Amino acid sequence: MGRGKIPIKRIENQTTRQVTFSKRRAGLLKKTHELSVLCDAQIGLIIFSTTGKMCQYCTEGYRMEQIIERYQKVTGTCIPEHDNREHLYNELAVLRKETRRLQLSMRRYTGEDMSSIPFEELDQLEHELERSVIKVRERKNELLQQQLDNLRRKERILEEENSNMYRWVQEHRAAIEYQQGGMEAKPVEHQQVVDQFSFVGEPSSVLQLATIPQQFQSYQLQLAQPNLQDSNV
Amino acid sequence: MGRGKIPIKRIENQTTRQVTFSKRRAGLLKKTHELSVLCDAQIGLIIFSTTGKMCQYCTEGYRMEQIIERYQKVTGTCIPEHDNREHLYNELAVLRKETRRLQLSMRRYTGEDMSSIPFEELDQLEHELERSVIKVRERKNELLQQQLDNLRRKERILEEENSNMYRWVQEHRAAIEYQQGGMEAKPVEHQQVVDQFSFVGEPSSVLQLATIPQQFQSYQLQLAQPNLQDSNV
DNA sequence: AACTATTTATAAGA
DNA sequence: TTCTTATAAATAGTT
Repeated sequence: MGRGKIPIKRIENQTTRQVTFSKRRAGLLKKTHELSVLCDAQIGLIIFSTTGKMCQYCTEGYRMEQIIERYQKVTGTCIPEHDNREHLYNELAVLRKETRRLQLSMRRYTGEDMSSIPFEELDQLEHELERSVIKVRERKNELLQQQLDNLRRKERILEEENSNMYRWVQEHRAAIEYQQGGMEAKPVEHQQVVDQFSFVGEPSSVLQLATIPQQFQSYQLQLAQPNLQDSNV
Repeated sequence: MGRGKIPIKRIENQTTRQVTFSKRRAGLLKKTHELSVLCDAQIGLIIFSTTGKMCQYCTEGYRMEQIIERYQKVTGTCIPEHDNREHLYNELAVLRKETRRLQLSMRRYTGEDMSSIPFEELDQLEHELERSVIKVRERKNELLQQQLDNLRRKERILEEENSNMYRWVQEHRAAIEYQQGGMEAKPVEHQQVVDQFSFVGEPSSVLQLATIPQQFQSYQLQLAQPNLQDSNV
């Protein structure tokens, strides 16, 4: 439209290009506005000229941000929502504060840098730590007690098994002696039976431990069963 | 342009409106594209129809996000910069993790919920807490020692003052007796001088405390000077 | 910027 | 929706 038809490709003459830009930009804005009004459409238009100048159209009653937001919601790309960002910053600040607080608490508890803590607080801290130590000790004792109970149970069971086997061996002595040929005739001793049935390994050491009094504090006891909580003997 | 002129206001007939929308939308897109190409402009166009359907134009070689980003950079509103956001989220995640870790550590140190801690760790924890208690006690003793030193210094100073005053009173006995008329003639005793010059209040109680042995553990001592660190006598 | 010959867009009708 | 077409609008080149 005009004195002649022009191909739709970049206009090389800079002056012509700039003039055309002005004219067509006005036309585009007008047409955009008309479409928006006539057809009740929500339109956002952003134009950057080659020189970097920006101009925009936005359907009346709306702001470009809203349209961009809606666009991003529809296309699913990076919802920038100003509120969201603010919320993020808030959360960051809160977390930073909390982390700082916890770090200080931990430093107190591990006894680092007490130069700024007044005496009363040190005193309180000492009590807190003592209470914690007591709690930890109680829990340790609880676990030890559980372990002892388990071991006692194991002991009883093994002793019973031993007795049974001893009786059985006594009863079948003749047959065994016959099978093994040169074996001695005197009665088989209790511990020997256990050895014979290869009960020496872990179970026997467990039996040893199980007889140790409750006050026993060696943590070796722990090695067999790291956390007795879950183990059922 | 068309068979007749229409006023630029919302088309009430829905069918007509939709038809016009389709036609004009196509026209707008075409004109937008032409402007973009002819004049080398960077253009973003977003259209939402009344029915909610979206359509867009974006200068070839660019993505709508870039244009929106440029728009927001120019207008100064909420720079969404994808990288920045990602960085924020990262920081949040790291902080959350750190906070969680610290919370758990604190819980351990305060002896809460030890049901999931295996025996070995409890044992280690006990030692850690004991070490902490020792550190705190050391610091307390340090403060107490400082306090004692200060009090001893104060004591020396006060005793010296007392002696001086005592000497002075002895020297000026005659004049004082003359001034006070019916006062007794016998030499004034040390403590009485102190009383007379009203040195009874805090200083004397300080003196009392200052003579208490180092092993003294009562925190009453503390009440006079909560944090000796900063106090210079 | 204004003018204007032409091209283009599109309203109404089919 | 799409096609047609009369007519309004846009605009290229000129002043």
